[in-house]
Amino acid sequence: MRSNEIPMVRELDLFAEMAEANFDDLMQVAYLQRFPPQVQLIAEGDPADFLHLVIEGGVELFARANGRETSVEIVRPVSTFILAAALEDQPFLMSARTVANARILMIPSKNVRAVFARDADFARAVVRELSGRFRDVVKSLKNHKLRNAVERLANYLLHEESVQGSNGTVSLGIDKRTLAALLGMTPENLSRAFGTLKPYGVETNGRSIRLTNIDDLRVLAKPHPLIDDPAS
Amino acid sequence: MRSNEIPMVRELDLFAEMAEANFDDLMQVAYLQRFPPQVQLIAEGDPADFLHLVIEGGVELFARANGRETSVEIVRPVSTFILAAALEDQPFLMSARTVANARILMIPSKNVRAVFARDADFARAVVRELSGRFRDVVKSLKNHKLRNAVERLANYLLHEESVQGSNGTVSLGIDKRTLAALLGMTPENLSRAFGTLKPYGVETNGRSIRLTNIDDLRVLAKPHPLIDDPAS
DNA sequence: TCCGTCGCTTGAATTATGTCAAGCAAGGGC
DNA sequence: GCCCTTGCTTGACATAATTCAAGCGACGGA
Repeated sequence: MRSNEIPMVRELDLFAEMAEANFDDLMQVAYLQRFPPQVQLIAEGDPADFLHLVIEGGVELFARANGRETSVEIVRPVSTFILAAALEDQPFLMSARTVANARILMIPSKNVRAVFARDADFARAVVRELSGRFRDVVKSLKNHKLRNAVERLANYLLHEESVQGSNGTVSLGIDKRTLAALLGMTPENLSRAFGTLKPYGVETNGRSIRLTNIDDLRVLAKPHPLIDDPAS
Repeated sequence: MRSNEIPMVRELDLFAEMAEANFDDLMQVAYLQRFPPQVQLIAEGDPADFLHLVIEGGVELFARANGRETSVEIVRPVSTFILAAALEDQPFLMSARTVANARILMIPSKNVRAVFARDADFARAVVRELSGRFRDVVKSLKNHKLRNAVERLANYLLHEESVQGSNGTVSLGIDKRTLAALLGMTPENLSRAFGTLKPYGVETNGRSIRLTNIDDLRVLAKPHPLIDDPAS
């Protein structure tokens, strides 16, 4: 790992408060790997031997059943994934693949558990992280059960626009096929949903989107703090 | 709380390993309340001042948006709910109402957090519980994104049959309207889904269901360990 | 440059699901 | 016993979403 990247990891909520010695322990057994796009890192059902952190690029968490496939989440730098499985030494519920050139930091699960046991600050942070992730999934479930496809797309765009600097543009960091899976619909239906949103000022140009009428879009989307706000 | 019930709470995974003194502390500030059916205990958005435990009866966690309403989970004795919100002092993401005569134990969140800070065994158990809940919600999300309504119902019935003793019968502990919300469909659609499953040996009689052809039902449902197994 | 691939879009048809309205059976209150 | 409410079912229809097939445009390799 490059020397300027250790501080980035250290600044993560999960690691910021822990004792220096324990952090160093984790970093010493961790190793960093580089992957091209579309490489599958883990498969659902595999044992969770490592806690993963996305340092650069992005990772798609997805799952298969019945011959169907869906995306659950896109993990962006710098953050962790599959913390729950790693802590409990259980099989992954989701597969993971890179969505771009990516660098992934892997920390053996047993070391994470060991530090958890002896560092109360880290334990506190683990609970904070886990609770946050739990709440994220609950929000996603509500999103899917309470909204139709067009509403999910509209809210996704509003959310991204806000995260990406509120300048009226959104850059999808993923292809539309993946976005469709993330939003729980087919690629064809995503195309049509974009068409439906055109009168609400949604202009698409490949992976970059312009929102020229956010007020109207918001009226249609009806964003809800307990589904869309990252903080709550 | 009746004297024979404290041990039941003590035996919960969440409390089993902690120091006696800390458990006693929690029980002393806890209080037990009795509620009739269909009483709303908490509303989404409210601050999470108490950790709740279902001692008797059942609690439905549900959420509203856009004028729609959906169920997320039915919590049965003896287990906790809204642990994540209570630990992080955040607003509830879901509302809760009783589905039967119920007795609920409420422990002030700040006491839970205090004991978490000083009892490592309890902290460990909290993480185990949180991880388990996280995985449950991920499974539910996969269930909804990868299956259609009939498949969700079929898998629900198979799962309940197995939990309830594998004797070919299922007793829905909730009305069909609530079951429909839990499975993410309308009551009308649930009725039709039961109709669709009739050729697969699903006989309904009010709230009690008989499964007379579990093999065929399983072929249709295609249960998946990483969605349906409680253990994994 | 040409040609193929790939990602995306579009159209037409089908299926899944929701909505609205009516009906029916069981149970409680009177 | 009667009536009303409640929970559920059924039918007819409307909307949402998927599927299958074709087409389009950008890009890269030969």
